[in-house]
Amino acid sequence: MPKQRMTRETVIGAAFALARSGGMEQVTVKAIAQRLGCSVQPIYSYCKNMEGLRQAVVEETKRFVKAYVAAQIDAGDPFRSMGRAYIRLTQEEPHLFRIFILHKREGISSLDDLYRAEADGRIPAYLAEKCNVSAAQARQLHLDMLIYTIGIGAIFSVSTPGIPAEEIFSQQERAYRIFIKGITEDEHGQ
Amino acid sequence: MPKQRMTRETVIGAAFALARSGGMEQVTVKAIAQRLGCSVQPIYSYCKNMEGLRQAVVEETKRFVKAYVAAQIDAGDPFRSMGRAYIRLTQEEPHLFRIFILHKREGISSLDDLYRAEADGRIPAYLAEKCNVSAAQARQLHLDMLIYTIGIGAIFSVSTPGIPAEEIFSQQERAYRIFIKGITEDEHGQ
DNA sequence: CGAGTTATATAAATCGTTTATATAACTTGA
DNA sequence: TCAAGTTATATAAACGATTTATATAACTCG
Repeated sequence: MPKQRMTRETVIGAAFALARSGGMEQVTVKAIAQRLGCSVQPIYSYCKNMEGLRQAVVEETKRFVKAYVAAQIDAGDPFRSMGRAYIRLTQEEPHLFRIFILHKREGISSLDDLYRAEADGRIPAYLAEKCNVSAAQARQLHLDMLIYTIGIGAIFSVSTPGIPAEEIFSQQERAYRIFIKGITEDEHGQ
Repeated sequence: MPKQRMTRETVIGAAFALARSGGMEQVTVKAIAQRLGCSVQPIYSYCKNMEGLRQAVVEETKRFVKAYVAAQIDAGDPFRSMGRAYIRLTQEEPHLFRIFILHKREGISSLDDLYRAEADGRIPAYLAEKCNVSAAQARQLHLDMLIYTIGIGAIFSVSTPGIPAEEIFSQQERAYRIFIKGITEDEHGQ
């Protein structure tokens, strides 16, 4: 056989790069083959079809987002720094962000499932200590912030010419303060 | 000429129906032609190309969402009923909802632009009166609720097998209460 | 070193989009 | 009324992307 030049990683890497720079629409067999300087055959030997490959790009995107956010976590304030990381991601990687927020989430039948699937486990402990709330309240607070951040990120990622990141940050910061206050004072909630 | 059987409305209507039942991926010339029982030619005579047609479907979706939400507005509580309408929409029309939230929004350079583009003008007056807040605070409150609702709707629309609508409603209701409380008590915000 | 295997290329088949040409039915003006 | 022009549609061909079939080249193992 000819020397192996392609691997599953090479192929998915090229597909991911295309999605990153131009969205999932740019992920085509031909574009990948061109980028790799090969025929379409290696692509099909590492994935069943384009749908499978796009699914792999989604998985890669999830990993990317996770790593991107993790790298920006400030141990001193993981709660705020994580929220801000999502907003930065929206600005720096709008295509990946859109892929991320609208990817199919399997096995989610409750907000609790969603929380377990999406949230970083370190946050509730931090919040519980920092804001003097119960573990359950910290989870609730964290979930509210995730929802708000996804909402603002979704809007941000499709708005042109674009809202200044600073304006988004301050809106987010306002919401955080309100959520924190709401949680600590609201005896009826959760 | 043969009798005119197709119109721009017929074509876009068929495209919209396909998007509604299966998402934008289902909107293809062939599928539209098949659904209308005609060749592809009429489709191209009423739209320049598929991108234009898909854009028309997006516009139709925006109108649909607007009408859907408007029809469910309860004059007694427009704020909550609108929020709930979006959640119901997410559940009943997940494909349309996804098209709606990720459609390109042109000419948005601030949250204020966004607010003007998306929000129903009647809400702030209702909120200002009902909750005893200034017009600016009512706007802020409404914007927060829009963001939160888009966030929760985005998640809801891609989760399988799905989160019970009741759980989403109560989460939304909690957030509303917190936002209302936050706005009325927070002298520093806005 | 030859048989079998496998990574890749070439090319053909299929499907979606788009354009070109043909046909059918209407309008208009002589 | 009928020929010319126009237009709504159909047929079909061209193009591009996906997928499958076949061919070739280089490796492993006996």
